[in-house]
Amino acid sequence: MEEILDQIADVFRRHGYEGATLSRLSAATGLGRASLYHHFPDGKADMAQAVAAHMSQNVMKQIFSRLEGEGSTRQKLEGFASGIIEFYDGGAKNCFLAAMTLTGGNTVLAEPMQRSVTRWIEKVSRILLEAGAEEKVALRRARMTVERIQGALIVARSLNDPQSFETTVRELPDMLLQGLE
Amino acid sequence: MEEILDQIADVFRRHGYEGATLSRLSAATGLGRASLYHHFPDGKADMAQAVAAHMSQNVMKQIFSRLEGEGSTRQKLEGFASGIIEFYDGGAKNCFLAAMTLTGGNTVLAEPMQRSVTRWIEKVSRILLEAGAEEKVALRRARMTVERIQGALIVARSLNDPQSFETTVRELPDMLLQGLE
DNA sequence: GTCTATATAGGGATAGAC
DNA sequence: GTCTATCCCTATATAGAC
Repeated sequence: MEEILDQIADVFRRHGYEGATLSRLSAATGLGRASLYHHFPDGKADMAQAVAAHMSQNVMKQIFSRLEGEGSTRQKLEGFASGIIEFYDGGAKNCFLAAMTLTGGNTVLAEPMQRSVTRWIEKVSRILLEAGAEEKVALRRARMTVERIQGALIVARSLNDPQSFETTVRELPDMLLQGLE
Repeated sequence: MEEILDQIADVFRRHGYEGATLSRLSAATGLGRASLYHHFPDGKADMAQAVAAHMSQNVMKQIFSRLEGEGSTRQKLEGFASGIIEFYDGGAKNCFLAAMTLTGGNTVLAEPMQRSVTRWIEKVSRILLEAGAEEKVALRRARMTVERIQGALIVARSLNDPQSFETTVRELPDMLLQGLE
């Protein structure tokens, strides 16, 4: 089931909501169209929601977990950056929620999207507060972090240069810690 | 024809390439499906290309033009920010090319997209060079500008808060001129 | 230059056998 | 839990009248 969700997620990320046809989803999972309806009775909308929940868990495990535990703030942020690069496969994979924004899955996914962005900003700003940043600064830098990650994915795809995504993400710890250590 | 292209562009920006059905395009323009084929013999792919060229001109007129002529670098950059906010309707409208990236118009639009991003980076870095920035700094800040604009559009849409887009764009001149005046 | 009508393919979704 | 077969709808695209 984990594997099916990953395969479905890939299709959504590559083609957007409208472009994720049952044929493509069927091909990606190796399941017949009808079998997909066994797992997801409400069809595509169902799959999109399941994938959103699945991705949210993965982000927690692979990215946010790096901000907790031992180590200096800088070490945590560098782990955070590594987690992001892994998660987006070095810039080769799109953000699922960003892909949904631009293709009409909006209605069903509006809440998950909002909560996801809010959580990113909270997590990043919290660690900056702990490092001694003022609240305004922490919030501004956290928002900037999310913007740059999303933007860097688009730029990397436009330039057909995934490396530029990695470059941007590796810059984040320095930007976030400016004047704090 | 200008008007038709604007109407078509809106559909692509709202629904992405796959979501821009001929029915929607027909409704948006007031033209019958068949009439659209009169103007764009190759159908959707044709429209997407025409819109890309049209948008490129608009960006030139409404945004990049602000970086030329009289005034201090700061004044130019503030005009630039205003142009961006107008162009994206205060964060309410998506970027056409970003919408295409995530929905399969890729093949046809790969080159326009690449040229567009490259031009943004060139234009912004050039004005920083003129203001005395080192080349590395200018390029990094220019890339960051494009990333933040793209990212801010996604964040604004996710949070259902167009205002946050405007806030980010208004921050750009300060960020770009840091240490240069 | 716009329309009606239509051809053909593929979309999402369900029934029922195994 | 997966399949084949099928339904209905919408999509893209074209022909030809006006």
